[in-house]
Amino acid sequence: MNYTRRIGLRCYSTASPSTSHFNQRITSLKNAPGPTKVDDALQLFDEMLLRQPPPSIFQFTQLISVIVKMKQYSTALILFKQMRLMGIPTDLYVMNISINCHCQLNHVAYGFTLLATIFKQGHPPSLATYTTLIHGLVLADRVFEAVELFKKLLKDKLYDPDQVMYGSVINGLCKVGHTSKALELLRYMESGSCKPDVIEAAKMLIDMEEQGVSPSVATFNILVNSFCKQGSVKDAELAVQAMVRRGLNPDVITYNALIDGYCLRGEIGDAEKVLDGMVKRDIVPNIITYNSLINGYCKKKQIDKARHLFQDIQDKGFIPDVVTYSSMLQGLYDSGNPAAARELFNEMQAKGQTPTVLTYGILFHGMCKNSQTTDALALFHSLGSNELMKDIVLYNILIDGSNKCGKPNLALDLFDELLLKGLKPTVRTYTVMISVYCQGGLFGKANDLLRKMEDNGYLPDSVMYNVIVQELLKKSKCQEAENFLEEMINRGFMPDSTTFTMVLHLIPNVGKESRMRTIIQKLTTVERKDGRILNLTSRLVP
DNA sequence: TTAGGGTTAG
Repeated sequence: MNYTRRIGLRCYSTASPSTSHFNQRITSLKNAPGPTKVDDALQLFDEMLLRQPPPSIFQFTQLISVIVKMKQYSTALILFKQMRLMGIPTDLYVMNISINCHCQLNHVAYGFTLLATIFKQGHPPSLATYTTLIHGLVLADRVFEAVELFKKLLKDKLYDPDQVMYGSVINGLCKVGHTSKALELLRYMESGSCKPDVIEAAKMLIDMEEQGVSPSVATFNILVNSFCKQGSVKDAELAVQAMVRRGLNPDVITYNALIDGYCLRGEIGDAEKVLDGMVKRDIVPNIITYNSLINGYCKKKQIDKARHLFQDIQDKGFIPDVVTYSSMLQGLYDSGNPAAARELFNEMQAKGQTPTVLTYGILFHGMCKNSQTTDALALFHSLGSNELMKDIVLYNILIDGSNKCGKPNLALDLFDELLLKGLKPTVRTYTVMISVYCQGGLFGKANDLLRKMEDNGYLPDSVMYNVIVQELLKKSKCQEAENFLEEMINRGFMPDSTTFTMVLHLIPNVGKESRMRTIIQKLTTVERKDGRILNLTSRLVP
């Protein structure tokens, strides 16, 4: 009996020829760069599935992880299903990876269904299960629920959150702009979450020794990125200093965040300095680093510098991706070179980079701005049944372009077309259409559309109000303009500088009654802390 | 080291 068991164990733990064969192929797949990677993985999966006895669940999971890393989430889920159908058992790893795939596909609900399955099978979920779900909720813009789930886990004290879970929650808080709450959580995390309720002398010593969970580079990167996105690169630099003080080394993602932050502010010189700094510290820039810089140059109208860098990185062996090309396209159109842009667009396709909706958005916008609206429309319609034809943003761009080039009828046609396709107009769509109607003097139609929009559950935003007021003022419809102006202010929107200037010109000299003046005065009058009333436009409005 | 968090373009 003992002997048999020992033999059995031995057979099991020694790798069979086929096992090591699969191990080798999985390892080489992991490091393979090639475009056939997914196909090769699928081929290997089929072979493994047919092998008798089947390879271990460990090998299957390893292989499917390769697919997941390539963001082929639906494929990964299909493979798991095939495994189940072939009777290969499922474990918590498989469940967690599946939950992650559902979350990445924006199906958090399925993720929670799998959580229920884990419970039903009688196994406790792991910390990773919950982290995945929290991250899924954040991805689905359900940050409030993510935070609630996190709080519940803290309260139940079944798990001690780790770096990764804290990171996910901090990421969620940053995403909705609650950077200060995120910082608070970071400090809480460092202080150590579990405070003792009862003190003894010995335990107190242990507690004093006890550290909280230390934030990792990834956690700091979330904060660095968040500060950069909201424009405060100085705070981001402080966060970097804080991470260095804790002995963490900024990585390429940290530097990329800073570079992008400076580029967004148009401070290219500082971005270049960061690049120099990272190279000096032996951190190798990647395509994302260069994309930010190219985008920065384009935004600053330094198209020559952008072109130079574009060429330079290719000489270094980098392959421009769809983001690189899109930025370059934008730069070329903005610098009034539609011919070069079009050439580059053809080049990117020839080199196997597939344009995305964003690329087409840049392309169509650029074409419209360079008096090629008809060409843009032709290209758009040549996309045929492509999914991109169903993107409302592209319609918004093309409708706006048609209107601006003096072809309101094309704009109307496009609007009908998108409704026929069952696409849902956005506030932006309505805004453009309302300005089409207003410019044509069709204020009744504009009003109808506005009402229809509100019936559909959308409220006008600041842009829409400004457009309406400006159009009304252009057509000397002062009474209506005043109504809308009052409404927008009551809803907490401010007139933009164009609207403001137009309104100021219409205010009569002192002495004459003016509703417009009353509105503007109310808007620009603030009560100071000492109770004094201050009018911000006292020099402009008599 | 078979699972979970961080980077780029309208």
